[in-house]
Amino acid sequence: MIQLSSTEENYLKNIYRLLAEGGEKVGTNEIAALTGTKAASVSDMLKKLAEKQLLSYRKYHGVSLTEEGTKTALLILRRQRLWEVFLVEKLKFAWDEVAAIAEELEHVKAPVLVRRLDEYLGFPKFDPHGDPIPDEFGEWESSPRVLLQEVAPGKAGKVVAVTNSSAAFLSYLDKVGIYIGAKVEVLDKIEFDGSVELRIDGGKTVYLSREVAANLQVRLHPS
Amino acid sequence: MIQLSSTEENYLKNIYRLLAEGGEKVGTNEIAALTGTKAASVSDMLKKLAEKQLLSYRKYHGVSLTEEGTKTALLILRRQRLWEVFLVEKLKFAWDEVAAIAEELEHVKAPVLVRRLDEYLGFPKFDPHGDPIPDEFGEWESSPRVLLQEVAPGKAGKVVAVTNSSAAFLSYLDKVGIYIGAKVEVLDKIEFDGSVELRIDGGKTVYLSREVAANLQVRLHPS
DNA sequence: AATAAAATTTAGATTAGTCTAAAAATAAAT
DNA sequence: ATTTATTTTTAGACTAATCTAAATTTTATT
Ligand SMILES: [Mn+2]
Ligand SMILES: [Mn+2]
Ligand SMILES: [Mn+2]
Ligand SMILES: [Mn+2]
Repeated sequence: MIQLSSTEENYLKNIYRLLAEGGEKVGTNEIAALTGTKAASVSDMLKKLAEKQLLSYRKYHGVSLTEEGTKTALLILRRQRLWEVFLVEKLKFAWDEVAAIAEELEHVKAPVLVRRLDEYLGFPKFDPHGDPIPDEFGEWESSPRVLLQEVAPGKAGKVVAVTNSSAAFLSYLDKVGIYIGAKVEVLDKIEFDGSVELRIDGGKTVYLSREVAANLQVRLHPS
Repeated sequence: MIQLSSTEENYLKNIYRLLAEGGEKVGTNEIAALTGTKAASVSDMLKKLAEKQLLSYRKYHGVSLTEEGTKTALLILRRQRLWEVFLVEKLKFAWDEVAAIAEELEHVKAPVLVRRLDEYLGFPKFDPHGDPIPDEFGEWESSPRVLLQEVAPGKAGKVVAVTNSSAAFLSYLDKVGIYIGAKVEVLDKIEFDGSVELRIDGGKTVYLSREVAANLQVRLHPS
C-alpha cells in the first residue's frame, strides 16, 4: 500500500463515485468538473495514478479503477463516512453540515485511528446520508435501493440516500420535511411531467419534481 | 485572519514552543532541528511568515512572534490539545500514542468543529500531558503549581520549575534524569524521612530526598 | 585586530499540483 | 467522406515547500 497525498485520495474517491453512478469509464472533463480543476490538471493526475497502478488509462478514452484503486477508494469512503457519523451522532451537527469537514478529516490515515473510531461509534453500517460504510476490507452490506422516481404508486418505503449533496438540494429537502430515514409513500405519479405525489411520515403530502425524485433513493417496505 | 497552510502552522507552533521554553529569540538552526528540515528551508519560511506579520525577523538575528503570531500559535495548540483529549478520553488511546495523530487533526481549521469538540469534551482545561488548553481567545488558566514534596502518592504531573538553581542541584537532577517538562508520578512517600519514590517519564523509578522534593515545582495533571 | 568557526542566507534545483493556450485526437454533423 | 465541434493531451509557466552547495554575516578564539 503506497502512501497517497490528500489530493490523490480526492481524485480517487471522485473517480470511484463517477464510476458508481455512471458507466464503466469516466472522462477527463467529468472528473475536472467534480474535483473543481481543469482538464489539463486531471490529465497529469491520471498519468500519475495509472503509474501507481490505481487506475487503467488509455489516452483519450477515459479511465476505470483497478482492483487496487477500487479498494483504496473504498477505504477513503470508509473514513469519510465514519467521520460523518461522528459529526452527526456525537458533535450534533446537522446531516447537511458535515460534508466539508469530513472532506478534510478523511485524509488522516492512521489505521488504528479509523478502527478505534469505528468501534467508538458502534460499528455503524450507514452514514447520516444513508450511504453504506465499507469495512476495513472494503466490503459492505448491499441493500437493494430504488430511485423514488421508479417507485410505483401505492408503494411505501424509507429514504436511505440522496444522490445529490448540493446545499441547495439538501436545504430544499429540509424545507419540505424529507430526511434520511423518513417514511415516504407514493400516492400518485403525474404522467405529464414525471412528478410524484408523496406522503411524508404518514402526515403531510407534497409534490416532488422529477428532478428531485431522481435524486432520492428509498428502500421499499416489504409489501 | 489569513488562511495558513499546515506547513506554516507547524512552523508557527514550533517557534512558539521554542520561545516558550527558551529566551525571546529563536535561531534558524534551532527551528530546523525541531521541524525536521534544513536551515535553508527555514530561512525561506521565516521570510514568508514575516511577510504575513506573524513574526518579526531581523536577518541573522533570529525571530520572535508578533502578537498576531502568538495568538495564531495558541489556536493551533488549542486544536492539538483538544484532539489529544478526544483520543485519550473517548477513543482510549494511551497518552503517549496520541502525538502523531493529533499532529494531523490539528490542521482541520473549521472553527465550528473546534467549538463543538470542546463542548463535547466538557471544556477540558488540560490535555492528557498536563498542558493547558487555550480558549478561543488564546487564554488559559494558569494551573497552580505545587512542590513535589506536597504531591500525594498516585498523582502525576510535570516538572515546571526548580526553586534552587545551584549547579550542584541541577547536575544532580540531570544525573537522575529529571528536567523541566519531565512527567513525574509519585509512587510513594516514605514516612520515615519524607523522601519520595518517583517514576520519571513513565520509565525508571528513583528515590528523591525531602530536600530535593522541596525544591521541585510540578503542575499536577488533571485526574 | 586578525583569523577561524559557526550560524545564516542566497543561488539554483527539484517535486507536487495547478493553470492557460495551443496542438492533437475523437466524435458529431453535414 | 469531409468538415466541424468536442474532448483530451501537451507545452510551458507558476507557486509552495523542500534540498545541496556556495556565499555571507556573526561569534569565538587566538
Ligand atoms: Mn477530501
Ligand atoms: Mn455521506
Ligand atoms: Mn501538525
Ligand atoms: Mn499534549
